[in-house]
Amino acid sequence: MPRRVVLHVDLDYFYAQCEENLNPNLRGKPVVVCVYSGRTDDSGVVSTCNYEARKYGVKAGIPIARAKKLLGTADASFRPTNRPHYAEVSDRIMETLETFGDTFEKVGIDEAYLDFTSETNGDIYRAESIAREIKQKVLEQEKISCSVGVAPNKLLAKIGSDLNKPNGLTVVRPENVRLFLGELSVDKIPGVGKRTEEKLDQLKVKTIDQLATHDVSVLHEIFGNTLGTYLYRAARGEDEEPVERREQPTQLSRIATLKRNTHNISEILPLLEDLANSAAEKLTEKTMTCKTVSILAILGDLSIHSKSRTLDSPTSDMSTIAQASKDLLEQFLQSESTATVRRVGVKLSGLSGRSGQTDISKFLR
DNA sequence: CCCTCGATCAC
DNA sequence: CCTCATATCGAGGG
Repeated sequence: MPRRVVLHVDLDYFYAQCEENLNPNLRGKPVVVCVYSGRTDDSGVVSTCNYEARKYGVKAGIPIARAKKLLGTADASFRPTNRPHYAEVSDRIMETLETFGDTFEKVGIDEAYLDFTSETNGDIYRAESIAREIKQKVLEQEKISCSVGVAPNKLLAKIGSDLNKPNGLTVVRPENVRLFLGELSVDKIPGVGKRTEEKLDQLKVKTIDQLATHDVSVLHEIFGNTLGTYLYRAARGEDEEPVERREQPTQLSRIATLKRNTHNISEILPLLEDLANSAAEKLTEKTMTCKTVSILAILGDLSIHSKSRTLDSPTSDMSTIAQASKDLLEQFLQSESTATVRRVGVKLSGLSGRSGQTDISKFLR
């Protein structure tokens, strides 16, 4: 049985790189791709930016207004997201990636795992040269650079691809795992975000080496069984998760920002209905049904609330979904009489394919 | 075992 | 000042 060889491919600053390709004279200057919320001219956040913009401290998630301040007088370009375009580019790249490796797993618009175990018979150096081939092919085909991690499992491949960005290639050999992980900060572990990092910090755990010294029962106590076990194993570079083709998503959601905060249902309803209709339309496109309808409300204080209802029978019917959304919003506003709503969303979950149409993949995309 | 809801992550 | 979308976990109730 050869040792597993897994690749993780991460497309570099993907949205901003797509924008550079659409408009080559943007290259060399800061490019900031923004999600505008429509409240005021500059309201919204940065989705992605290129590395020129990062030099100024701009990064994903910060308010657009702050990015503008950081960039000062620099000749920067602020562009709205053009998701459909990025999805097209992504689809073509994913098609190419899929031709390499035995198993392919797309994770979001700009990431994928590939299993190379049988291709390489467990030889990680062969995998490394295939990784170079992949990088070159994607660059030639779509003018998109990417960063790749090659490792004995998904966890290490993902940490690896993140380590030398952009245009990186990181190979983690099984005998080097300790050395590779040791000094890294715990937040390099996928799944360790702000909250988990804070808790670890309280335990005086900053590096993966330090995490590895804690016994699993302590981690269970603090993080619960699942996350505790995950952290314990991750600190040792252990991960058995298979590279598996992803099936259809099991939920689908739409969210938007209101022009102004309000508790008045008639001010929210038109937007909510649009969201419900758009979500239902997408559901129908995919020839799927949903079992549960939820609404999401983000209030003036940015607290997040949800209400959900499981339907008597799965549906894709637009008016059923819209009505359920409306009922849930009414319920919510009654339960929270002082709430002022900033953003609303609709989520459809418990998705499944309609009977008699098990294989719909060839009609999609 | 199912439902509802909040929390977390990461895009 | 603070977007959008997906997945997963755990608690609490039934």
